[in-house]
Amino acid sequence: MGREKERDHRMEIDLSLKVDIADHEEQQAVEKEVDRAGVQDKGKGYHDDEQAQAPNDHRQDQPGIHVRDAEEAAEATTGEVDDDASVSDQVSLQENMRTKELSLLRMEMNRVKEENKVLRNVVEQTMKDYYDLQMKFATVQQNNQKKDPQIFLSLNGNHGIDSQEPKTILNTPDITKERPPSPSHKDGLRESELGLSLRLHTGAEEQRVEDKDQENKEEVKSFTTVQNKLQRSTDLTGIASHVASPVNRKARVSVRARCEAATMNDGCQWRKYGQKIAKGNPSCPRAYYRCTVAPGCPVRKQVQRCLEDMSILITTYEGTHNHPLPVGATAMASTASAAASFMLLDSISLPNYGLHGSHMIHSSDLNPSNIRTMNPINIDPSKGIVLDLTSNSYDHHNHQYPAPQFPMASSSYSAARPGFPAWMHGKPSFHTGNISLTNNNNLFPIPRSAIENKSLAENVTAIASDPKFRVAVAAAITSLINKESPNTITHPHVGTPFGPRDGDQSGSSGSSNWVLESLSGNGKPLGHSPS
DNA sequence: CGCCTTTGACCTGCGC
DNA sequence: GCGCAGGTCAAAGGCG
Repeated sequence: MGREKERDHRMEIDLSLKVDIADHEEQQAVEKEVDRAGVQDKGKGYHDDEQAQAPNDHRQDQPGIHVRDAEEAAEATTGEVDDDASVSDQVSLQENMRTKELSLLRMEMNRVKEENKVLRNVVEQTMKDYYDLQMKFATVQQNNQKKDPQIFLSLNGNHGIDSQEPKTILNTPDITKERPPSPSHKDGLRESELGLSLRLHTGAEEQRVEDKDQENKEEVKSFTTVQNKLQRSTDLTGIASHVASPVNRKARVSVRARCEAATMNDGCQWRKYGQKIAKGNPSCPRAYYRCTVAPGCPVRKQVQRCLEDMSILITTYEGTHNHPLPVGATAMASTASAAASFMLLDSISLPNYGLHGSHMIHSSDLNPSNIRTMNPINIDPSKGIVLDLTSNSYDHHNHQYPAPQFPMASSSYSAARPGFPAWMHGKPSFHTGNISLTNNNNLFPIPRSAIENKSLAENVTAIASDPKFRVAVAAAITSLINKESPNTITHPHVGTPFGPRDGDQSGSSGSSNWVLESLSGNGKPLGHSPS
């Protein structure tokens, strides 16, 4: 009897590998046969019900058992039958086996059904999460744009969410009017923003499951509140103000470039308005520049040499351009926009919506399965994520830099190589170093050995292959497209710190503090000084 | 002459 | 509240 049970188990396992869900006709035929054979098996103690009650215990996937099972069945058959076994015994044994096979088939069917149900739930949950992300992204965009009613209206039109709710659009100017210009009215501002976020959310609710909306509202509320804490105050004069609003100033993207020149050419025109000797780096004063492409552009940038490596120029951009940018700056803006979105999306995906002034990114985070697992604890607004496009490839032994990397180029050069940021354009034989994400100069490397000597296109492809980065880029592109929509109300360009257009608003999220790090060419004059 | 850089003073936020 | 550091302003001077 013990031998028979063992055999049953093996048969069960074997049969589980043969399940074919799709064949309903066969299933029906099987069920008929099972019913018929069940009567015959009663006398031998093989009850289908018993089999059906404990299918999971033996349903381990064990490939190869099929062969053993067949052999054992044959062995059993020959053993039992032997020379003087009757043909009828063989037939009954075969029928018995067949019966079990069929019953197991049915059990496996049920199991697969349950699995399908579970998978369906997972997919539904994923879709809900996706919608949550979209809504939060839109909320952040609104938070960044609402300082200018026109921008807000434009956003509504673009996203087609609130456009279904004329009341929301009409109410927007009132909200901004009610907003006290003084930074001291933080609470009022926060309430207004909260209201906006809720309305936005309501617009999206129509496409979503009702029972999840309350929960999502709470999430957006908390997220918006956190955002507002960062933004603190909003300049109602918006873009027209010469002084960058706190909102804009919170949007920071830095570029680390190996550069001999005073500044790197990013395609914009800058005017130096101040210089300060930074604490802890007296030998490298920090220079302050203001964008002069258009009067009143709030974008500022800080330029400072890296303390550890004086050849590295750290350029930190703050604010959003209110004007179209030259080609080179446009390309760079796209990259920065994608980077900002990259982080923003991730930050939104976090359960507690922590502020992400900086972000630890671990190598495991590139795994799509870890898309929601980035550590929100490592928050330091003074530091930032570094999108490192090179390795720290300075050869300390030879005191030199390896192959050409990213010579800074003029706008005209970048125009000759469309599709690449100006600061990535260089000599015809340009190479790249590593491409990696770093936090506060702590490289999160795509191993240099894996990338070295590869072309820029390959490295870009490597980055682009990351699902999260792709999502971010998609968001940025979508945002850009939306802004270019004919329905868009013309308004000053507001976007990423590099935003040629108002592209991706996430760059001004207030929580973004990116450092886009690249290493420029070795020793080649890098662009122009602010002129 | 206009635009730019330089540079000291002033403002502001933050930590103690 | 005070001091420090970062950030900004604006006058002065330089340069094309």
